[in-house]
Amino acid sequence: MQQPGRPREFDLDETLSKIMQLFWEHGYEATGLSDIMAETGLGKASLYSAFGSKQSMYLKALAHYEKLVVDAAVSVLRSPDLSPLDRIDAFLSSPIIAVRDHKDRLGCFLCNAAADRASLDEETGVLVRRGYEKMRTAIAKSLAEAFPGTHSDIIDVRSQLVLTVYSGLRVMSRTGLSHETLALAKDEAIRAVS
Amino acid sequence: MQQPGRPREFDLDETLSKIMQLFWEHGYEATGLSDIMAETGLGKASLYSAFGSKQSMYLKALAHYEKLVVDAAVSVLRSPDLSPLDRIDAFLSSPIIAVRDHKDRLGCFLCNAAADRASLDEETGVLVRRGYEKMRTAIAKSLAEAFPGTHSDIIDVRSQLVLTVYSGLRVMSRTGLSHETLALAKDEAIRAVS
DNA sequence: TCCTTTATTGACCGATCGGTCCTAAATTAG
DNA sequence: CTAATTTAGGACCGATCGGTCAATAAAGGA
Repeated sequence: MQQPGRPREFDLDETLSKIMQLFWEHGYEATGLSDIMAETGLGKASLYSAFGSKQSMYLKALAHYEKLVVDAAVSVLRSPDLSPLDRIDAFLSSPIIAVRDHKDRLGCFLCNAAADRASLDEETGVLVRRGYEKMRTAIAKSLAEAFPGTHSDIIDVRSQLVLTVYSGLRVMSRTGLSHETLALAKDEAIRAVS
Repeated sequence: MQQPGRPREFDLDETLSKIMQLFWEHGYEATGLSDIMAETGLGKASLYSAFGSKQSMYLKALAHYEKLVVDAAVSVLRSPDLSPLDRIDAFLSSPIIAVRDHKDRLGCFLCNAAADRASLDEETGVLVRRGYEKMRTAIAKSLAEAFPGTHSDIIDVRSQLVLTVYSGLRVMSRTGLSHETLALAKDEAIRAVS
């Protein structure tokens, strides 16, 4: 079942991934349409007809991040093969492994967006908060499973702490801290909630 | 003893504070010369003759932040009136108090710079790392005093964790989290290093 | 007083910004 | 086939960007 008219010659999701990468690495203002055109190989009008505006590209890229990265983190936190605490360890380790293996110091797109856009654009703020809340809920479930019987208020506070440490690790990774140092801080954090 | 020539009609430090505020709140790219002119009330050429370039204004603003905010945080961590742990509590509380009292959700300029510029500009990275290291060293001293006899490796790791939590709290404050939630996470972090 | 030095002002610069529009090409429905 | 619809490519738009320059003003030293 195809619409009438000339078919689109590029893949929307693939293109969105490239746009996401650019905004993630360089932020909103520092990423120009020219960069997006160069990276995707598409013309300006194609991008605008597909995504609407730069602002809309950014929001769609952020939503794409939520689907790809946040949901992946959440599924790590639900991995049935690991103990609850190991799941949290794996969750906190992912940004560190990214640094170690790929010299990937992008940080967290949500954190970057919070620093970059959340004070200027309310829609961005909504997406950022939703992404964070997704992760926090998943952390809380793991903690509740790890320490059955613990009061849910305590679980909420500890999950917030884990999320805060996650954000902090992501930020620190952008400053050039070594993955060994990050890993030590992470281990200490795990010990803290145990 | 004054230089020959027409005297400058504005105060350099005062102006730098205003510039710092703008970059801190909106980031590098989103802050235009026009914003800076409007905020300071100065002409473009005056700004350029005083600071050199936008890039240089940003770096000087970051250095100014280090002098004003980082050094203030460090002196809180050395306050003789508080116990070592209370000093760390006060250090972690300052961004939360800012949220509570002034609805100040600027976050940490160093964190923002890391998310914003550190991957693009090496000089920014150097300043960011120096600022963080200043704070970490001060944290480590308080911890060493709070827990005498503890191996210095442990102190280093814990101070890194405290710094990571600080960064995380600053980021979370920009997402709009309530100061109560932030304070609970902070208390839990304090408990963690105790 | 006049010369030198520096600061201020506002006009001005080319480049780039995000965004639009028009034409040609590619597809489906009839 | 034609008509309708949608995309692709690129010229084009006004606005704004960071940055410079020349003219003027204000100070000190001689």
